[in-house]
Amino acid sequence: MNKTKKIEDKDLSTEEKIKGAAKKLFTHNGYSATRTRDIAKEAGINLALLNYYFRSKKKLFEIVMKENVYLFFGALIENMNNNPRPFEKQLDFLVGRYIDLLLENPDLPLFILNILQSGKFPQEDKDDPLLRNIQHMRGYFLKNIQDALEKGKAKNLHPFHVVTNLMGLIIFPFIASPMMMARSGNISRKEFERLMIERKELIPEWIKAVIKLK
Amino acid sequence: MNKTKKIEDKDLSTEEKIKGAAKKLFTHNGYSATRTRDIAKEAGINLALLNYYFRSKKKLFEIVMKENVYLFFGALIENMNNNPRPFEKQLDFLVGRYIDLLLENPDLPLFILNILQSGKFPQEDKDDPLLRNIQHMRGYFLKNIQDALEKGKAKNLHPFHVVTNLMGLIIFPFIASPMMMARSGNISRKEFERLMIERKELIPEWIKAVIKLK
DNA sequence: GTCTATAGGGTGATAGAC
DNA sequence: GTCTATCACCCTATAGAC
Repeated sequence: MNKTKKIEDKDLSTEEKIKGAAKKLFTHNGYSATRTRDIAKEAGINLALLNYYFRSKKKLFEIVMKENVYLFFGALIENMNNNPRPFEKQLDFLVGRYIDLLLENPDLPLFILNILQSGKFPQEDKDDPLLRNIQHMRGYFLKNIQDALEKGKAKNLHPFHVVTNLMGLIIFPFIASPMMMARSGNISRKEFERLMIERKELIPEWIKAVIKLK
Repeated sequence: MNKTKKIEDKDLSTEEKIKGAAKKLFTHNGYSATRTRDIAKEAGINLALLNYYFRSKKKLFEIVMKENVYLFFGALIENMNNNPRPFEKQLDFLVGRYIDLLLENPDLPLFILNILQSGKFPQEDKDDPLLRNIQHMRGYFLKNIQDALEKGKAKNLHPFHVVTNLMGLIIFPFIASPMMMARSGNISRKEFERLMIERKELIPEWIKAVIKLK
C-alpha cells in the first residue's frame, strides 16, 4: 500500500534516486540547511548508501551544483549558438527560453545567487566546456547589446544597465514570488504562471524601450 | 597593538557587540551556515556570553531578522507616510531611498528573499505596528500604481508587472552583483556604486515607460 | 548493493568558578 | 558580567554483517 512514490521511482537507479533527492533539497534549502539524513529519507534509501555512491555530502553537493549551473547557464549558451539572427528575435528567444526554464525550476535562481554570494560557485575549470564558455558568453552578450544600443537612441547608456534589467525582469519575479503569493497575497499559483507567460511578450518590449530601439 | 577593532567598539555595550556581530554573519551567511562560535569570535567575546544575553541562537536570529525586516520594509512605510505627493515625485523618492539603503546594506535583499522562501519570515503579529502595516502598504501601493496606470496608456497591464518591475530594477543588481563583479568581471566596486547612483534617475524613467505615462 | 550500528567530530547550551 | 570546561545532542562518515 502507498506505493505511489515507489512506482514512479521504479525505473530509476538507486544512484539517480539519491541524486534526485539531493537536487531537490539542496536546491530548495541550500547546503548548510540540508541534512544527509533528509536526502536519504527523501530518496527512500539508507543513509549509508549515500556515502557509498557519492563519498561525501560535499561531493554530492558539487555534482548537484554543477548540474544546476549547467541548467541555468546552458540556456544562454544555447542562445549564443543560435547566433546570427536579428537582435529582436534573439531577445524573444532568450526571454521565452528562460521563463519556461524557471517555471519548471522556480528554485533555481535563488540557488544560483546564493552560491555566487557564498563563493561556492565552481572555479574556472579549463576542462569544462561550459565553465570556459561562461566568460566568452559574457563578452558575446555585451557585444550584442552594444550593437543594439548603437542602433537605438540611448547610445550613452552603459550596457550593464541593459544586461541587469533583462536578467532582473526575467528572474526577479521568481525569487520574489513568496512575497507575491504570501498568505494574504492576492496572487495564486495559477495566476502567477499566467503572468509569467504574459511577460514573455512584455519583457522584450520593455527592453526595447530601455535602449530606445523603436 | 592592533587595537583598531577594539577602538571603534569601545563605546558599544557587550550586548550590542554581540548583536552587531550576529547581524553581520546572519545577514551574510544565513541561519544554518552561521556558527554561534563565529558570532562570539566576531564580537570579541566568549561563547557563553552569547547565551547569557540572548538565551539561544534562534532567539538571537529572530531579533536580527526582525531588525532587517524593519530596515527593508521601513523604507516603504516611510514612503507611504509621505503620501500626498504626485506619483512621479513619489517614485523618485522611493527609488532614491532604496538605492541608498541597499548601497549601505548590500546583503539585505538576499537575506530577506531567503527568509521568505524558507518560511522563517515573521508571522503576523497583531502587536507589531510594522508587520501589521506591511499588509496595508501592499494595498496602498497597488492603489497608487492603479491610479498611475489609469493616467497612462497601458491600462490593461496588470499592476503585478509594475510592482515586480520596480522592485526588480531596484533590488536585482544588488543580489546579482557577485556575478557582475566576478573575478574576470569588468565591473569594479566603485564602478558598481556609480552605476547604482545612475539608476536613481533611470529607473523612474523606465517605470514611466512601462506604464506609458509619457 | 544494502542494511544496522557506531565511531568521530562539531555545535548549541549550561554549570560553576571568579 | 565574564570566563573555562564540559555536557548532550546532532550530523557526517565508516565498519562490518548480510
